[in-house]
Amino acid sequence: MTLRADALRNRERLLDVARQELAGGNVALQLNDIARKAGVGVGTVYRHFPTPQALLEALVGEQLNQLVEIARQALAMADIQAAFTFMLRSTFDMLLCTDGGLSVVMLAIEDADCGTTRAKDELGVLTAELLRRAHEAGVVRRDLTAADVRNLVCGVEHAVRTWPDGDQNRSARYLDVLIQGLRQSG
Amino acid sequence: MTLRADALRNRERLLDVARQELAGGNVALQLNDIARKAGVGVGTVYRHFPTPQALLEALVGEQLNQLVEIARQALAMADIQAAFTFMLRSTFDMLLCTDGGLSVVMLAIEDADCGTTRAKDELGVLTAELLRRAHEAGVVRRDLTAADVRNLVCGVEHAVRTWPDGDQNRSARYLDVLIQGLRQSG
Amino acid sequence: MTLRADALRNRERLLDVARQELAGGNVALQLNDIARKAGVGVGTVYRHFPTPQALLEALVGEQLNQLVEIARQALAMADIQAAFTFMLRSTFDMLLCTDGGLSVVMLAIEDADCGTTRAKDELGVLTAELLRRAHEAGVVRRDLTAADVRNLVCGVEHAVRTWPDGDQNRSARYLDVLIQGLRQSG
Amino acid sequence: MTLRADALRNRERLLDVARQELAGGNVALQLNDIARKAGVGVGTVYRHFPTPQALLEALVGEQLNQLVEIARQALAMADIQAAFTFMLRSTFDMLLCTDGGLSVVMLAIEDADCGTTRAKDELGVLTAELLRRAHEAGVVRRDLTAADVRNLVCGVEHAVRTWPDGDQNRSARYLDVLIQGLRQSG
DNA sequence: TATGAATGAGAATTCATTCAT
DNA sequence: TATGAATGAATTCTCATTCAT
Repeated sequence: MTLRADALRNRERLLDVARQELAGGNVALQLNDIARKAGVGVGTVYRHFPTPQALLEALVGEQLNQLVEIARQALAMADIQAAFTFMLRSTFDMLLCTDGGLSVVMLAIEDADCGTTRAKDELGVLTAELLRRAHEAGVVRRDLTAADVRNLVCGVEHAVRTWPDGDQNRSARYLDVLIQGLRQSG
Repeated sequence: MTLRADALRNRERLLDVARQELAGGNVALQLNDIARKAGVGVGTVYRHFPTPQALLEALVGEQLNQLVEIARQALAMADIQAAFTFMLRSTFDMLLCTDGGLSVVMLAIEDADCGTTRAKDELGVLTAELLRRAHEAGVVRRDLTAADVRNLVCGVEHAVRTWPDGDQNRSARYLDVLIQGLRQSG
Repeated sequence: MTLRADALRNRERLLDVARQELAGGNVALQLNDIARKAGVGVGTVYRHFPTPQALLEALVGEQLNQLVEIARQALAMADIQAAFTFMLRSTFDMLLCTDGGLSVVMLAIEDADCGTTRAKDELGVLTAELLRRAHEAGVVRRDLTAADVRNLVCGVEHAVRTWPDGDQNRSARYLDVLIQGLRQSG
Repeated sequence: MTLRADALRNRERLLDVARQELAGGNVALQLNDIARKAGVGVGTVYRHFPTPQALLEALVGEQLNQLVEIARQALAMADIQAAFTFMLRSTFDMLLCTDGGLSVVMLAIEDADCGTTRAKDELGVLTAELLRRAHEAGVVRRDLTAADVRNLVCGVEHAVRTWPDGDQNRSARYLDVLIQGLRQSG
């Protein structure tokens, strides 16, 4: 079902404001606050997003779906090493560009929207398959599951985000550390 | 200044309760809540710990000081590789056994207690020196600062803590990944 | 003015849902809620029934008119004792079968629809006449007005409704108590 | 445990305001509203009375206990007819002087305070005993339980309260109707 | 005429902090 | 020094009503 023009406009505005909040370092989105900043009534926010979690998921749903797509592309690549790295880097970039929002959603036990659950599940399955091939090819440590990889990449993103400084290459270096750490040794 | 016997007893009880809160996954300590659970008045809590941050620092101050001591020991070790790993592992263990409390303190920009600031500064200096030697010896990536190492170990601890499962070896594996990732490649 | 077929259908559906609400013990009808449950837009509800009171009156208007008719029949009866009891019992049954809705309307100071006011007025006049004859015949206490009788029967119905249990004869017993209580003593 | 002087003062003021609300016909007490009218912070209200129901029970607890005491006195009376009437009249007066508050508490399925439950239970037991004797003596209809009597007296009080007019004898007349109605006929 | 999105007042509730006792 | 009552700002959430489509 398509939204009414003004409803859509409001929805977009709310997402914009929420994104700014996230960018400002505020992961705990407050619906009232967002309503005020977006210049709409509180009720409007609650109609669109019943809970902060729902808003967060709407905010990063796009990125989550892109990750699923990226996982599919990775699985289609011939070079499994390159594929795995591609997947990792893409995930890392997504996590960073959503200012921690995607990280919260990916690590949440419960989801507000079942579409989110579906995407997360699919991402998990695809990643597991990618990991299986990587294990077979001997390019990634065998003692790690798909969940481990997800946790670690979120952890490293956390490391980048908690200490914001001007160093532009820092995130790249941190990702490098992770990539090297995941490699099958010996 | 020494505390009166009952004041000391209260202080200890408060710290106990706060520790339990942390262990229960609640990093955002609520002073009122803690007062109630400790069976003391709110005023008493505020007298001892003016802010949640102060309580947190009191809670992990001991561990922070131990880390400083450990850093000193590490600097006294002949094998720099072993020393660095020893430092890293100790930090990681401390972070885990304080249920994220130490992590919050180590990453905080502002400290409540100047003793905390002093300890953190000293830890920074000692770690930097350790890192300098590690760089010289070529056992740790050259593009990382002491702050980077601290962030990364906190990030990996974050990865362990956000997805609690029964796997007992998980934290060991994650630390392994970090250690391998920090190694000077080539 | 006759309603369009679909408008009529909507109206009926709304009344049905409202009746279910009442039956469920919810006398405070919420127009939004009813719209949702009826599967129509809120605006539609407001068009048909500007206020909850209007909806309530529409819901029990039929019963109210029946009571007027019953009062007329009672006045046509020869045996005034039987007539009064007939009237009382009919009222009581109507109150019960509308789950308190009719009671609210009968006791309301202000009416939403002037048809309701007219019916209530007429009912009052007819009851007063019935009561006058009953007083003359010495079968009902002389110190009671038509309003008193109405209040008391509503009160007894309230007694039945507030404590719902399985006892099927309870309402009959309560009505008996009322009838006996209204009788001219001595 | 005794309350602090100011706490007690606040508590009394809150009860006063709540009583005025009831007297004004507002049985649905709103804690925020009461706080404002009493000139205290909202938190103070919530500390004293966690829910509107708790406030209501505090408001009429005294009367409820008096009813228990009255029931005991009634049981000590020799003339069971007089005793029953005394009990009924006392209950009715209490219901009226609490402006419907006591009625709500007496008919509530769930209580906020277990003291209320205890008092209600005891009142039920004592009334049942009183009723048993009245049945034996043949002065009250045999087909009524203690719960029935309570419901009916609440119902009649409802009849008095829903249609407030200047007639001072009305409540006395309504009570008379009830008393006569409850009498064992034949 | 029907729809349902938007509104926003306001009710309910929490909680960090202060301060009287 | 300890207590815990009081505060009231802030937040969450609901819902009756209006109005754009």
